[in-house]
Amino acid sequence: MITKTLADLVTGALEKLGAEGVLSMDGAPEVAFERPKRREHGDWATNVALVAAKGQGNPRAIAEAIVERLPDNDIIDRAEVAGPGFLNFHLAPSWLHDVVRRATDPYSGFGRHRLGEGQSINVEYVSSNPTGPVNVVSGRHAAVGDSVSNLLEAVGYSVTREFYWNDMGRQIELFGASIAARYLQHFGLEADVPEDGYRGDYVIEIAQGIAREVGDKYTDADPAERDRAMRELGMARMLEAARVSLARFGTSFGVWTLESSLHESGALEAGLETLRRGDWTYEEEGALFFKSSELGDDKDRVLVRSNGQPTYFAADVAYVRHKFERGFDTLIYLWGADHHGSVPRFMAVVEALGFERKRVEVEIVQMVSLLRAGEAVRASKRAGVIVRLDELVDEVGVDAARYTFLTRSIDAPLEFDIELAKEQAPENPVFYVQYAHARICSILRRAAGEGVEATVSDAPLELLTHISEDALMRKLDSFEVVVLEAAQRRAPQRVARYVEELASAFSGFYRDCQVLTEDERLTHARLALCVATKTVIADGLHLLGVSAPERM
RNA sequence: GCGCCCGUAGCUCAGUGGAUAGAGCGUCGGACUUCUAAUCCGAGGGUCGGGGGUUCGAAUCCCUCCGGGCGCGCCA
Repeated sequence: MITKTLADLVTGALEKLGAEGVLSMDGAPEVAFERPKRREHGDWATNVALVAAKGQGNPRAIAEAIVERLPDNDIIDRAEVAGPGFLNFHLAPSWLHDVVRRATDPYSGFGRHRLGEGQSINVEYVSSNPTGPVNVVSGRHAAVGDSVSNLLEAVGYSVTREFYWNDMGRQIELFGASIAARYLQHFGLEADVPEDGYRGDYVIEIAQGIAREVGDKYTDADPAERDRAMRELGMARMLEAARVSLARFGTSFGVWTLESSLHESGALEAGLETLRRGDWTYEEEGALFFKSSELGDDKDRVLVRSNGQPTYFAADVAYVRHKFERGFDTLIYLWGADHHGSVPRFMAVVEALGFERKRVEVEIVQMVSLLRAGEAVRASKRAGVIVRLDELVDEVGVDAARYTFLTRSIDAPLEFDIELAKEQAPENPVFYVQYAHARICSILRRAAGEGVEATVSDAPLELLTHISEDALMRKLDSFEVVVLEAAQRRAPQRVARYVEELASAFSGFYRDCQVLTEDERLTHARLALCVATKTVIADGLHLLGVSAPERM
C-alpha cells in the first residue's frame, strides 16, 4: 500500500534527525497516515511531528525538518506543513492509477490483508435452543456473524462458522411436553400444554407433522416415553427448519454442534475433571461449584446441580476445550446482551482450563427490541410471540434485511419495527448501492454490444483528470483500509457506510463524465474505472452477505 | 445497589485523540429528448445528554451527575 511507502520515506527523515541529534529517537513514534477530509490538505497526511514533539519542542519546526530531510523519490509531488504541525503530502497522480489497476486484478490482493495469515478462528453465532423458529433477533446475529466472518477471511484468517444447539435441559423438556400435548389434542384426546410450556402455533404445526409421520402410536404410550419421542422428533424438525430459514437468509455454518453430543462423548465429564484436578471446584449442599470468584467473577457458579444434573455452564466448559482441541487459535463468540453477565464466569473457565484469555473474545450484540407499527412487542418464545426471520425475508427481502442489521454498530440497541421495515424497504440504502453496480453493468453491456472491450491493464488512465474521476479513484483507494479496520474492530457497518460512499462517488462520476464517447482512448480509460468500481462495490457487498445484481 | 451497553440533526444511525462533526429518511426548492430518474443538484436543520478534568488538540480518554436498555438463577 502507498502508506507503507510513505511511512518508509518519513521514517528515513526521522532517522536523519535522530542521527543529527535534533530529535531523540527513544520510543520512535509509529508513522501513521490518514486521508485528510479536505482536498487542500493533500492526498495523505501524518501527525508524526505532533507526536514526536511531545516534550521535545515545536511540532511545526520538527515537521519542517522532516520535510527538508525526505529522501529523494518520485511519489511525493510536494510536502507541506499545516496547522499545528501536520505533514500534508500531495502525490503524483500515478498512485491513483495503480489503485485502479490493482482493484481489478484478482491477484493483486486489493482489499485483502495478511493480518491473520496462518491463524484459525472459530466464530460461533446465532446459537440457541431449538424450541422455536429462527426469529429476527437471530437475524441480526446471523447477519453480523456472517459479515464478521467474511471480513476475517478477507484479512487472512482461516475461519470456521459454528452453530451450537442447546438441545438439553428444562426448556427442551417443556418443549417436548408441549408438543406431546398438541399431539394428543390432534387425535381428539384431552391434554394441556404445561404451565410454563410453549404455546406458539408452530408447536401445533410440529405436532401435526409428527402425527402425519408416525401416526397415533404414541397416544397410549407411557407419558414419559411419549414426551421423549415428541422431544426428539420435534427437535429434529426445529433443527431442519432453522437450517432452512438461515440458508434462505444466506447464512450457512461449517459446523453444527449439539450440546447433547458433549454429554454423550464424555467431553462434559472430562471438562469437569480438569477443573477438579486444578482445584477449581468444591461441593456444597450437594452441588458442584466452580471457583469463578477467584478469577474475576462476582460469585462462584454451579456446574452440577444438587439433583445431579449438569448446568448449561458445565457444557460450556467442555465446549471451550473441544474447540481448542480442534486446533483453533482464537474463539469468537457473538452473544446477546442478555447474556453479557455470563462473560466473567466464562472467561474464568478459559483461564482455569489453562488457556490464555486473549484467545477468547466475546462480542456482545445489543438487544433487538421489536415493535409493530410503533407498538412494543414483548417477544416470548414460550407465549409464541415472535417475529420470524422468514416473515422478515418474505416482506423485505434478504438484502434489505441484512443491510438494516449491518448499518449499525453491534453496540447500539436496535429498535426493529417490522411494519416500518416493510414500508421503508424500498428506501433502503442497499438499493442505492446495488443500483450503482447494475448501472455500471449496463454501461459495460452496452460497450460490449458496440464491440468495445473494457481492458484495464493497458488503459490510458492518465486521461482521468476530471475532479469526479479523481474523487472516485480516491474513494476506491479507501477500500483497503476500510476492510482492515472493519475486520479488526468487528465492525461491518464500516463496510456498509463505505459502499454507500463509493456508490455516491460513482454517481458523481456518472453525472459528470460520459463513459462511452467518440474518443476511444478516453472511453477506454473510463471503462477501466467502471470495471474497478464495479469490482469493489461487488466485493464490499459480498463482505456484507448482500448480492450485487447486474440488472435492476 | 452493583456490572455492561447506549445518549450525536425532526427520525434511524455513522464517526472513539486531529484540521470546518457526517449519511440515509423526512421537510422545502429545482433537474428527465441523455451510458438505467431505484438518480442528481440546492436549501434548511447540531448546547455531540449536563458539568468538571487530561491534552497543542476531545463527540472520542478520565471523573461525576442525569436519562434509557440489559444483566445480577442450582434457567438458557
